[in-house]
Amino acid sequence: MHPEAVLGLDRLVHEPARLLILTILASAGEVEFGFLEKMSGLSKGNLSSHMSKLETVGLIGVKKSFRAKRPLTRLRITAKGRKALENYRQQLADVMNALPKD
Amino acid sequence: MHPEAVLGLDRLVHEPARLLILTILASAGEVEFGFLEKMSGLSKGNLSSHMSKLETVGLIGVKKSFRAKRPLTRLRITAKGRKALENYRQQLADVMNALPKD
DNA sequence: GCAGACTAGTTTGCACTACAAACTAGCATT
DNA sequence: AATGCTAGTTTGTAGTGCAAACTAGTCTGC
Repeated sequence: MHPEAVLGLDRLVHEPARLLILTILASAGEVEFGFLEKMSGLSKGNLSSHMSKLETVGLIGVKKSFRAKRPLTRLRITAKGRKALENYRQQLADVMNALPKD
Repeated sequence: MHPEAVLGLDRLVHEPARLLILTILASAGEVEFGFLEKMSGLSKGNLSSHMSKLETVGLIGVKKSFRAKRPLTRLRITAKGRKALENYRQQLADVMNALPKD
């Protein structure tokens, strides 16, 4: 058993809400806040704070503008975000292997 | 995309320290506290509190006794724990599938 | 033209959590 | 008897996830 395979999981990505956000962004290019809100099923508040966190650590980029005089927030995954996600996927695969076989 | 596949992850098992404990117990039958401490690399305090939590929800069983006049704590996974772990493994497999392909 | 409802998010407050440092209780050694 | 060791437990703290409440501005009905 290799504890570090499990304990080394990137907590930033491990959080389900953030994993979901990153996964959607990874496959969707650029996305609007409202779209992501519906897509993810997360509340606005929850989405907003995870968005901030992901932006702060540079895994996503956020661009604010206006459309029809209303605020519009667009999100996209960064290269760093893609790497973090891929790395997490690999970590997860390792964990799966360590788990008792079916 | 199915948010519930990700958001529905069992947080009790999702926590890396607890996933590690359950995984070790699943493959090891019965185990002593000290063994698990070394095996997992967790601090005594951390291990103790996760142990309590897992016991409280019935995923593991804990038996306290004495050996050579010293306290001895033995842990084993319960049937419920095995089910939870297997269920989590399945959830994780679904998540892996939802993740962007390599 | 302004009261009220709507839009698009952000901030705040709270309940919970993970973790290690500090503690406990008994045993062994000197 | 004082010190240290063993085997854990409790406590304190910093951090987290979440939705309710809030903000800032826009639109609608009257």
